[in-house]
Amino acid sequence: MASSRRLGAPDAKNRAVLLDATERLLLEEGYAAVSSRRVAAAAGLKPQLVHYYFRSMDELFMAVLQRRSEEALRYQAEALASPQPLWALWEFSTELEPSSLTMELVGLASQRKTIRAEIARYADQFRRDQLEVVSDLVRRYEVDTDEFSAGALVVIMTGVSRIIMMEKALGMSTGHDDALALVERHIERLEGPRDVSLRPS
Amino acid sequence: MASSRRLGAPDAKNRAVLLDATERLLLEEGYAAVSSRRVAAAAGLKPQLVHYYFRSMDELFMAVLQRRSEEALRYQAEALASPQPLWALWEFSTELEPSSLTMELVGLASQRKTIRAEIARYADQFRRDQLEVVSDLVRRYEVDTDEFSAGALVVIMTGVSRIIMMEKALGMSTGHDDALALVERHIERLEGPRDVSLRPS
DNA sequence: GACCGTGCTGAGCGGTCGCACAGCGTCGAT
DNA sequence: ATCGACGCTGTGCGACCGCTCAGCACGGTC
Repeated sequence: MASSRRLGAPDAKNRAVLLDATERLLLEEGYAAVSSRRVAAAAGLKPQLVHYYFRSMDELFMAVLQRRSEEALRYQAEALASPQPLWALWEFSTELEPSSLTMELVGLASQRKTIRAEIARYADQFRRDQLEVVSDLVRRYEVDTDEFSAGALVVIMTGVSRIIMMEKALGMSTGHDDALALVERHIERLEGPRDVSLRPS
Repeated sequence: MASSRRLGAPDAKNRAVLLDATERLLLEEGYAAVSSRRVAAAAGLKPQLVHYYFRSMDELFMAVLQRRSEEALRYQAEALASPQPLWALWEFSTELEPSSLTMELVGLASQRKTIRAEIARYADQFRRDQLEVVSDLVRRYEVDTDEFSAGALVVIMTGVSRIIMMEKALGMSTGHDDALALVERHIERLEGPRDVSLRPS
């Protein structure tokens, strides 16, 4: 029995404004600071509007998650289509803002199971897309896949960058430059030096 | 001016019971599910007791953080004193429960700055202790430190395991075995095969 | 001019939260 | 016998939470 409450249109302007405000709040104050009243305040709108456009807070979070994930999937696909996919993937995964937002949503996931399921779905999609390209790549680069399998490469590349982001958020930095350099040396060995002229907008 | 409210003794039995209950709640339901009333319920005690032993929720979380961190620091020191410090550190950092608790506290840190500062302090201490031992170790093992610096080793070893924990918590597993095997191959190259008889209790 | 879809809002309900405070009973020291 | 320290609790305040509902304003259609 879905509630029959009247909801706002998906393409209404203020719906997007609310989504933007939610993202800002997530980034600046963390997910526990996100309430309907706070989102509305950050958007300069009345609190009831949140419930007018979203049946529940869960639905609001899901909308943020979906909007951002779909965009990031397209962005990652572009990166993977580059002539230097490993470098592009590396730069993609070391971007600060998207990965901070991801971390907040992962935090949310620990309490809201609908969100957890959706995050897992997207995370798997990201990894599948990465693996598809990198599997071909290790063959093309004639990598010793007993030593560096596509799976290991992908997990370690994206993992190291994410961990370093998290530590930086706490104010840590020891060992980061060394770890980044190590990964980059390996990428360079496989793919040659990064051609900066290839960097996407 | 600190409030002059009368507080319970630090060694009172029920204070520890409350700390235990808080840890359980953090692990099982995530930090946003931890409130004074819930902690008390989980401990089988009255809610006011929480405020009797802890001036604020922040102080409660700090107490949990400190108790666990001090214990983990001692545990890590033991690991680092092993004849196979890399293996021991690796096993230490792949333990599920402590690192889940850590993740919850890190989540908390994004909102409570006193907690963030304290977490950062402990995290730095962990890393310093690791670096001290591993710096000597790479010299002893005659590692090419241009390729594998102590800092990079430590960041990547502890980072990869933590990332894999987080992904597992979401239900992901692709690439994990490969990544773990890659790290373990490198450890084995440096330190020989893990001597299981050395494993601590 | 009637009707309807749509954006929006004032008012409010039932709930949980952190935290405070005054005071109870018990027990060991004086 | 008195007293203070200590463990504990009944009561309650003010804030914020998610969410609902009835209804207003307005523009387009018939």
